[in-house]
Amino acid sequence: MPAPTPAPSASPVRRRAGRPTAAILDQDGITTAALELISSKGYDGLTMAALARTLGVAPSALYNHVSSKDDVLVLLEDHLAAMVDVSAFGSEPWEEAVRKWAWSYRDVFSEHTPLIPIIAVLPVANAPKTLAMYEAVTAGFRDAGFPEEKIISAIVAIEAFVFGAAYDVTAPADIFDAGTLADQVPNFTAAVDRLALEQHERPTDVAFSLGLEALITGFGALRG
Amino acid sequence: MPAPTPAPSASPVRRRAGRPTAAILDQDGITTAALELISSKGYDGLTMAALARTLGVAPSALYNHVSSKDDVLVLLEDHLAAMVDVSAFGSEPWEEAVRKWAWSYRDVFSEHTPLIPIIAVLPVANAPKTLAMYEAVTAGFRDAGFPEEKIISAIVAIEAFVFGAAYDVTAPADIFDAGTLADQVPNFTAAVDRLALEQHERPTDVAFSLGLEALITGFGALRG
DNA sequence: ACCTGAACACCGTTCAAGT
DNA sequence: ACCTGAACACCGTTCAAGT
Repeated sequence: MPAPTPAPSASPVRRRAGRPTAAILDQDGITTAALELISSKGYDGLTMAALARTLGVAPSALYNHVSSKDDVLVLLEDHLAAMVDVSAFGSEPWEEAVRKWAWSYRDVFSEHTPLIPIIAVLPVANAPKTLAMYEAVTAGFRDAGFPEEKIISAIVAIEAFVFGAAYDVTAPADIFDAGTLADQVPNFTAAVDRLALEQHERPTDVAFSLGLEALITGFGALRG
Repeated sequence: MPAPTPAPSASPVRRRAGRPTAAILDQDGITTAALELISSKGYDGLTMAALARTLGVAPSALYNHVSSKDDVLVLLEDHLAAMVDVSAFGSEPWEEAVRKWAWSYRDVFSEHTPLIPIIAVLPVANAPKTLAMYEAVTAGFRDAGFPEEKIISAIVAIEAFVFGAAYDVTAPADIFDAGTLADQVPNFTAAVDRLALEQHERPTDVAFSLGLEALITGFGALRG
């Protein structure tokens, strides 16, 4: 497929072919373009070259605004963190607030699992919106009577569960089909069959709910 | 650094420079060579070219034994699954068996986090040793009186927590240092400070223990 | 059946040269 | 200050040719 024909007059100041969203060559514009690219071509399509093409510049131009592709991923992660719903902290009971936060967090990142290795080890100082999410959640835990020295540990544990569950959402439906090996693993096969039989919701949602409710109950007991 | 000088006579049948482990060009040999490479150079050093060099063959020769690099990662994952300790199921109380399994699982994969995106969505039919692990765990849950239709969901939930926690192990020590933004997130900063003050164990281990015990308690209540 | 060597279609990143 | 164009040092993978 040939490259799209350039706009009639390609001024060096204003670029792009005149489509809905305005794209400016700064960190916000790069983030917007990256999200656009991911939603149309997936993370495999997110290359520095494709990003530059979306923005109408040469690949090397990107390096005036980000220092690496990893830097782009950090911008994306922080953008997504701002979309996680923490609004129930302070307005609803702690249990319900944690529930909404965790489901929202999982749903946002299940569409962006390639960012999980990034966020899981990213210093919060590099991600202000992520930090703002932590602040809201921490305040919610404290106001609910949580002992201060356990708050971070509890958040880290819930986050670990959320990240793992985000991957699980993307698993194929037949992930537990043992195929020709089925008769060698009778207990497993029987349990998988029973799950399929008695389940109405998505298996990944049932597992997430089961684990999350256990964490909420267990952690809730720590409150003063 | 120059490439290592080739062995005196490079026969097409026997290769390698005469080091401890014997490397044969089949799936087991590829797995062994990959593990060797990872432990010396990390996952960045695990390239098809480096793997071939370790085995003394041309990169293209690898494709007679695996169909892709992802295939190599699957072999690695399955090899590691066999190292996870499930021996306590059947010999110790359910709680203790789950505890040992989960800690072992986390410890094994915390050194191999690049495999987590693979295992999380890998059909079990392609990973016999992973399947064997599931069989042992499922049998342990069933024998402990777990309702059969909830066993897979519980295992999936614990696994999600384990995978997320494996990433957390690799996080830098200063991940929660808000730096110049600290005064904008007072609750978070206070909680981080309190954690650092009152904590003796590794923070990642405290969080893992806290979450795991909540899951064990919560799931234990489901048993008949 | 399995290996080699060359080639292909990409990557992310750098940097001198321009404006 | 910021962009272009060319180049670099890689990737994983394919495939005709050999044995």
